[in-house]
Parts: sequence; C-alpha cells; structure tokens
Amino acid sequence: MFKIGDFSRLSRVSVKALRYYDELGLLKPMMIDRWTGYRYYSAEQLPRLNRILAFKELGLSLEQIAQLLDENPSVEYLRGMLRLKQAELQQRLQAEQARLALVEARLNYLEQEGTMPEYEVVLKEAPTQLVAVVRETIPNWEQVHATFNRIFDEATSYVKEHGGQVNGLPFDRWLDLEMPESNMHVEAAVPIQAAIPESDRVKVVEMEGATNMASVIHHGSFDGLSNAYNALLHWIDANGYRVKGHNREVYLQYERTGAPVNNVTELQFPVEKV
Amino acid sequence: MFKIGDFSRLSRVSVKALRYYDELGLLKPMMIDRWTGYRYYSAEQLPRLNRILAFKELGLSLEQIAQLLDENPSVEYLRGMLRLKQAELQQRLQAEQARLALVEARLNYLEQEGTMPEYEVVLKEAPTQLVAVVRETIPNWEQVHATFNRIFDEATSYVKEHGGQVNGLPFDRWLDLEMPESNMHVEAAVPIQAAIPESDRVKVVEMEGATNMASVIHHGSFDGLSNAYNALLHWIDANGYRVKGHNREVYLQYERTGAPVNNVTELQFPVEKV
DNA sequence: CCTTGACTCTCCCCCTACGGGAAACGCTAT
DNA sequence: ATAGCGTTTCCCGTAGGGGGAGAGTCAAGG
Repeated sequence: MFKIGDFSRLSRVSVKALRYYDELGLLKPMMIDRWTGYRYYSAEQLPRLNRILAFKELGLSLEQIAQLLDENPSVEYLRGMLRLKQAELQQRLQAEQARLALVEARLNYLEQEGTMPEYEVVLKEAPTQLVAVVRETIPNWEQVHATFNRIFDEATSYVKEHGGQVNGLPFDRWLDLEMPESNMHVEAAVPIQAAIPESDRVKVVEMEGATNMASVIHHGSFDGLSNAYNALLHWIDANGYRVKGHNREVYLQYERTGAPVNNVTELQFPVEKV
Repeated sequence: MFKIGDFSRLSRVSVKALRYYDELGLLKPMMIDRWTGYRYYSAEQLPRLNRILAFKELGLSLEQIAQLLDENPSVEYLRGMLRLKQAELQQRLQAEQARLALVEARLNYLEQEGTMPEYEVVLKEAPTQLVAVVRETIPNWEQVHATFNRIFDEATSYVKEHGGQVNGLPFDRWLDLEMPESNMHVEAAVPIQAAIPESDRVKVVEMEGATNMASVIHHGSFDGLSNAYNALLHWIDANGYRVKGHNREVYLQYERTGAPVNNVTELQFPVEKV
C-alpha cells in the first residue's frame, strides 16, 4: 500500500491527477483512512491506471474511459467508439492541415507583398430567406449605378405599398456567369418578413442560401470594388474552392446622399470545395 | 447602427461572442447607450471583425489577435509570430497523426484478436537515481529466482548495515543484449537516499534514467512474465521504437512468503524513436 | 395609453483536465 | 517535542464562449 505521493512517483502521474481521478470515480484508492482521509493505493491498481493512460493517449475523454473501464463493453461497442474517434481524429487532422496551409499562405503573402492583405475573406453560411426581387438588364457600365438605385426603389416602395415588412439588408445579384460588357442581367432583392402578392415587375421568392459563402467587406466608394473582387476571387482559387452560383453585393451601409466614403458593401460568392 | 442581434446576424457571429469580444476590448461597439447599456455597432466595424475571424482561423488566441489589431506590429514581428504558429501547428499535426495511428492499431488488434489487449504499454520518464547494486552471473534458468532473492537480500542488508535509507522500489537489470540460455549477467539494484561506502560486492552508483521508458505492468506469478515481455517488445517494434539499453524489472509488490498471484512487476525497456 | 412579444442587459454557473496555492492537519525522525 | 515534509479540503484559474435567470427596453398593434 502506497501513499499518494509514492504512488504518484511510481506511476508518474501527478498527485493532482490522481485525486481528480478519485473524484471522478475513475480510480478510487484501495483504501481511505477514515480518520485522516489519507488515500492508500495498491500496486495492483497500476494496470487500471495504465489502461486509463493508454485510452487517454487515444484521445478519449475521461468520461468515456470511465465507461469503458467499468461497463466492460462489448467488442462491437468498443469498435464503434474507436471508429468514431478515428473519424473525429481524421477531421481534426484535416482541419489542422487546412490551418497550416492558411498560415503558410499568409507567410507567402507576407514575403511577397511585405504587408498583410487588405481584404480578409471569410467563409459564412447564408440562410434561405424570403425576398421581393426585381430583374433588369443594364445596357452598359454607365447605367449600373442609376439602374440599381431605380430598381431598389421600385422593390422597396412596392413592399411598403403592399404592407410588407423589410426584414434585412437589400442586396443585388449578378446573373451572368461571365462578366459581359453590355446587357448585364441583374437582380435587386429586398428581404421581407412575410409573403406579399407579386406583380409583373416584382416577384416574391424564397431565395435559397448557401452553406459556404465566401465573403469580403469593402469599405468606401464603389470605385474600389474591383480590388475587393480580385482579392475574393483569388482567395477562392487559392484555397481550392470553386464558384457555385450567382454572386451578391449586400449593401450594409449606403446612403444615396451621403459621402461614398462611408459606404460599406459585402461581396459574396457561394462556393464549394475543389 | 445595428443592435447586437442584427449585427450578429450580419456577421454570423453569435451575440455571446460579440459581448465577449467587447469585454476583451477586441471589438468595442461603436456606441453604448449610457442609460440602457445597449450596444450599437456600425457596418464599418465589419472589416475589423472579419480580421478577427481570419486570425482566429489561423489558430491565434484572442489575446494575440488583440495585439495584432491594436499595435499594428512590424512585418518582422508578424512573420515571427506566424512562423511560431506554423511550428506549433506542425507539432500538433504530428501529434494528431500519431494518435490516429494508435487508434488504427487498436482497431486492427480488435479486428484480429476480437478483444482488447491484455497489457497496456505506456511511455514514461525514468529519473536518474542513486542505487546500491550487486552484480551476479546466473548459470541457468533454474537458478534465476533463488539468485535474485539472494542478491537482493545482500544489497538490502548491506544498505541497512551501513546506515543507508531505502528510497524506492528494488529492481533488477538484465545486462546481456541477447537472451542467453546460460551465464546470464544481471544486477539487483536498491535505490538509496544518500551515498554510503562501497564494498567489493556492493557498488553505489548514480544509475541514469531515460526519457523514454516503455513499460508494462504484470500482475501475478513470474511464470506469466514472458507474455508481458512479448507484448512489450511487440509494442516497441510496432510503434517505431528501438531498445536503447538494459531492461529492468521493478518489483512493485513482492512478498517472498505471499502467494505469487499477488506479485506485481513492472517491465521496462529504455527506447528511442525509429 | 397600454400591452405584448421580441430584444437586450448583467450576473452566474458550466464545460476539460487538471495546476497553483492557502490553511489546517498528519507522519516520521531526530 | 519539534521540524520538516506530506496530505487533506477548498477555492480560483485556464479558452472561448454556451445556457439560463431575472430585470429592463424597444417597437408595433389595438
């Protein structure tokens, strides 16, 4: 019979850990002195402790280990548990590798550009939402701004007139897969809370979200948007994603009368891996 | 200006997280209502939040991120930090891979044997310790038990007679690299607290430890030791280690008059990777 | 003007697997 | 008897929030 310190030295497990295992019921001392509370361990408990350590190295939690040790589970159950752990470890491994790749990409960028990137790309989930939407074809680049102003007004006032409630930030979508110079097909969408009747011009649809939305935030005049687009598309390519649908421009902050320097716009591309 | 809930939906960061970032000073709201305490965020804070998320994906702690965002560090500092993180990630990656390999080995064993292994092998560190040691040559297998009893007695009583204090559990070492059938060279060692004079038979040495000691605990009569040895040597081989010195047998529990079923013995091999 | 339901606030406890430390008590050797 | 460890319980801390309680706020409908 060993006192906790001796047992700790024997097993190379800290006294604190032994007490913790006792508390969890994972490894109770052979005997506890009823007067002093001293814990006394026996050498025969070392195999159990070693099993605990071995399972711990496999990455199991102490709670799981307690189950395994006390309930003497069937081989199938054990196998299931290990397979689960295996899958989890593989996932974590991939995550770590991805993280490492990100860090390496950062380092490369840092070496080449001598500074950190201006735009941070983030992957988000976009929920499906009900929107009122107006489509339009824009003949050329000069008309883009005016057209969007007009069709957003159209959508917004239509929603108001029909008693709808605006429920989120307005955004547009570019429906052409290639970027043409003329006759661009676009949509202006306004999220609404509940369905309202449609019209010829204004449609009401559930616009479906995306699980992976690569997004970047641009701050300032729309003139600089192309840099943001470049950064975003480069990121998508460099990180092994592929564009999977129509891109959006979300107007996080935009006042027609305000200085364009205060605009805040979010560019989003739905993407998928590889 | 958005209330925290709207800002949370915009950024897909939970309200709890936003409040936590506020508390840490990582992302303070644009404005806080002095009467109600309501937090109000502006869209212009989204780039900062995105930077936070991006750094978080790199695996940096929030504290490090706060530094990076507020102190606008030099490129060299950034590079250093990233390199550090890179090294850490590579280490973690290796650890995860090793864990995964362990789990796979377990699964294989489970499939082949239909049961969990009887012996759990654990890697430990062995400290250097002062011991009184007696060497002997054992002519054949029949003499092993009696010889050890005799030389352990010799060492122990010598220590007592010279006023030494026993400081740990007795162990033996097998000095032959191959296992011969006859004339086996062995040592019986008794840890002592402080140096005592030597004799012709009993030497006093600092027996140096090992950083990696593969060990297994055998419970019961010495007859079953060979199974434990097999398991241990197989583990060493299967996990890419190599024996690096003399193996020990530590007598965790042994009473000469007791039933051998109560014996507890620890087998140790110092090992090194690959 | 009142109500109602949805938000928001702060505060507290919870999670893992212990580590650090305080205050009080126990053991053992001189 | 005392000195010096060893051991006990209790409490706090970790990183990054999640869950929930209880109280106060906001906006829209009646």
